[in-house]
Amino acid sequence: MSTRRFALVDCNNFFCSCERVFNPRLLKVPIVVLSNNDGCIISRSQEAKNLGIPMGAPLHEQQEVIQKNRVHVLSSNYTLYGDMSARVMSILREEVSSVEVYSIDEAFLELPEKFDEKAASKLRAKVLRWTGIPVCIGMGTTKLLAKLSNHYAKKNHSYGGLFELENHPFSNDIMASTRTGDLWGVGKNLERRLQHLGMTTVLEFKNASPACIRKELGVVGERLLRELNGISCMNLEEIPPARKGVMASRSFGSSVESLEELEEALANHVARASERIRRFGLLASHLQVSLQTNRFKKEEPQYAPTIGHALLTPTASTSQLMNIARKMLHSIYRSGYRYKKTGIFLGGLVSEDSFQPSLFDIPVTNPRGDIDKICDAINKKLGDPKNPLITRASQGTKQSSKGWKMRSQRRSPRYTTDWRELPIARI
DNA sequence: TCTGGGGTCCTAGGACCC
DNA sequence: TCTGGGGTCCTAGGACCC
Repeated sequence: MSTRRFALVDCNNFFCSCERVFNPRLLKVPIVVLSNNDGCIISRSQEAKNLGIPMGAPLHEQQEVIQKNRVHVLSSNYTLYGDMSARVMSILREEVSSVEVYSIDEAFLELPEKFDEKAASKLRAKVLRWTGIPVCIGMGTTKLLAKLSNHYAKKNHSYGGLFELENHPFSNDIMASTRTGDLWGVGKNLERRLQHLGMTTVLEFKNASPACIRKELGVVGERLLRELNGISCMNLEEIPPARKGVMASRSFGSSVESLEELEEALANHVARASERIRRFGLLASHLQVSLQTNRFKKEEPQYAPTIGHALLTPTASTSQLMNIARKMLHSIYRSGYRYKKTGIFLGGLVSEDSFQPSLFDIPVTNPRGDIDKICDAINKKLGDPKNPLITRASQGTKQSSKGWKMRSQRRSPRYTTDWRELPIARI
């Protein structure tokens, strides 16, 4: 049997690259893209990285370097990024039959035998030419090694965006100069525990005894070790496994104290979450409502309750879920706190075609279910995902909203998904 | 003033059963 | 005085990811 080979294709600075495709003024200058609520920096162009702006940093901590270097700051535009991602993925599928979409900007491929460096280089060029998005490709006999190779392809520009660690004559030297924390699946905690065992570099970890790692770090550690040694333990997941739960939450633009405003914000989250499960043909059998004060404001009293509720009969009805969620919110709400966030989690998801009805259910068709489906269809056709045309009164109106709506002050147009925001070419 | 959101997997521990 | 052991299922919380 021939050895399997994987590739990890990763879009470079994905959100920034998407912005640049439609706005050439952003080329060759430092740019950053912000998280929801314009809070943290979640994507940086190479020029911004070179300025030392760290990933995940709060925007307000970087104001000085941003102003001094005239860094362009953009709010996130997930509608655009989602569409660009779909374009990249469809090109990958044209070239390779086994594709696992791992995240919005990454995909694992299982490579055919004849797929060499030349083929990888061609693939890169095609994605760039057809979408405007630059990608790096890492290859290896396991997913972990492909991911690690990708890490080097991104860091070392002389590799030309391609790398295969196992083929490299100095692979041991390279691994000896890489911290274990750079490995996929090794976070702060595992890195510290490895350090306690006397291993700081990837090479030291690679040469560790499987029995020792199993004992000290459990199955998670052993799997990493084996993958690092070329024993494939992770398969390609071409068909995404069924979703376990759906969450919808947002920080508020500013603090909120009144129950009415919290209700309005939560109603919007319930609307989004229930629309999502309907889209997947799922019903929820339990839900969780959470509330949170601003954990960064140590001087303010903190309160962060979560409450769960099981449903006798699973549902995806927006109004039904809104009603229950509102009662749950009432039961955990306490006045006198300044709240920063509320959210809903829909769990115990089952398919609408095959769920276990309650013993005590009266089998009636739910007329509201039809209303939801009609609203979904209208919103899909005429609204945009962030701003649906039809909403419930409990979700408030543009005028009624006060503090809870999130900030998004520097969003670029939805170039590819909204007729009204198409780019305009002038001759 | 300002500090994201949405997931998965694993483990430990309690409840419960025989 | 003496008070089992092994299994499953569920949940909460931690760790990690992008």
